[in-house]
Amino acid sequence: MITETLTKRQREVLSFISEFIEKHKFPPTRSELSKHFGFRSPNAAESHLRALEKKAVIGIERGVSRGITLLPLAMTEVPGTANTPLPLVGRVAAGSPVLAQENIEDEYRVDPTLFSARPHYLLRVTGMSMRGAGILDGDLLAVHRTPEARNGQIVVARLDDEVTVKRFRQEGSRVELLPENPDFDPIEVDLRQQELAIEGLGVGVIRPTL
Amino acid sequence: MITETLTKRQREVLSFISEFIEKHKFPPTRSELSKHFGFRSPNAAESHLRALEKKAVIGIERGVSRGITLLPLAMTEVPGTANTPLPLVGRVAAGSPVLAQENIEDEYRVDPTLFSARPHYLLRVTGMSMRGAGILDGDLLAVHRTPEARNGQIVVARLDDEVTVKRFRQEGSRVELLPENPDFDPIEVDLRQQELAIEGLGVGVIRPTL
DNA sequence: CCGGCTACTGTATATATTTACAGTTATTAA
DNA sequence: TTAATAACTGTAAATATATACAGTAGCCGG
Repeated sequence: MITETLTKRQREVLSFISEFIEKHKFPPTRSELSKHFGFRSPNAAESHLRALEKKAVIGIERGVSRGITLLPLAMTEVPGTANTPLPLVGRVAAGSPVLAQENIEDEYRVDPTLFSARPHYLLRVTGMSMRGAGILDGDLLAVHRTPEARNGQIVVARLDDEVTVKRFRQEGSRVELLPENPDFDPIEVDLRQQELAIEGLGVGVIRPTL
Repeated sequence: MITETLTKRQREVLSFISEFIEKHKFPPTRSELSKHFGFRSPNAAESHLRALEKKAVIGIERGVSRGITLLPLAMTEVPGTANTPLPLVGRVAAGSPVLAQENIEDEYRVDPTLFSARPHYLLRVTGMSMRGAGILDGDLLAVHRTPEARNGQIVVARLDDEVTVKRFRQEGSRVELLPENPDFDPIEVDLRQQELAIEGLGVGVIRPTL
């Protein structure tokens, strides 16, 4: 078999190892495994480890205490270990999707649990129209990709091939995109006449320079 | 003394531990340390570990093999700690070092290349005194740990056991800590009369919620 | 029905690891 | 000068840990 699947129990063991490392910063011993699962024999843990080793999700260094290593394959089996980088979207070229390859400037690994909702990408903000919300020119807006927005949320909207960041307010078919800066005027959109696409919600800000 | 400095040798030991963990994914034993440094006695390693523990850069779990943990303070001492998470410092208890264990609320992995200088920790900002610089209440300030500041930089300063974030200006022995909000008054310090500690420089901002 | 796998119990042991105790030498701060 | 600290050597021992060997029981595909 090419894809060796883990049994339910093996996945439990793997999860425990992963969580143990997360918590203690070093891998568990056989007896710590046994204690957690209620094994009366350390050999129960040993054979589980051997099985996981054979299925290439962990590595075991022989004769070494706590010599357990999570191999890359383990990441696909136990959730929450994922750490995919966020693409940084710079100037969005007219007519291209925000996440089109040509708009991606860079990639950064940022802890997704940091923000109120999981961000899908970072958008470099240009202009000062959201200064009042503490979003300045050059800031990176963490964006959660969704087409739905509620009143008061900060959205990434696309209007006539232009991408802007504004506060969202809707009453029936009338949408207002509100800046947070008295020097700028609100944008009013009638959905019956003009097309408006919500690219996502702003869930956080990163300012790379002060 | 609040800032316990490491000796050259202790820094070497700490570096080795850090590199060992990076390479093996688990901490070294006393004899592995001894072998690397050429100690003929495991006790040489033991006493180094005790010293590092006393200086709060590592933790040692008693009676546990490989029970060494790198504490947040270690990151400021050993460079190139690429993928280590940044500690989040919340309310700083009076009289304790910013990076003391009791002040650490959480840890987040944030790409260090994102910011203008390498951040050592994140500090949760309270209050609106820096609103004009786009730093709002609840924001996380990415801080680069250094005691040196230049005019115009945003600093984390400690004054009378209080930690504040302000813009720095110095003329001789007279230091001004400037807020960026007309509702707040500048803080003036005469270095000959009052003690002022620069904990670090603000190198970026993360806003976890909008 | 057999062989191979999973999931254990139970015992035993070599060895890996921590850690205490007793010193030595050099450097630094009071 | 003295005391404290750093940086080790050397020995010993308790205990933490890995791991082999011998079983039991259930399940599955051929």
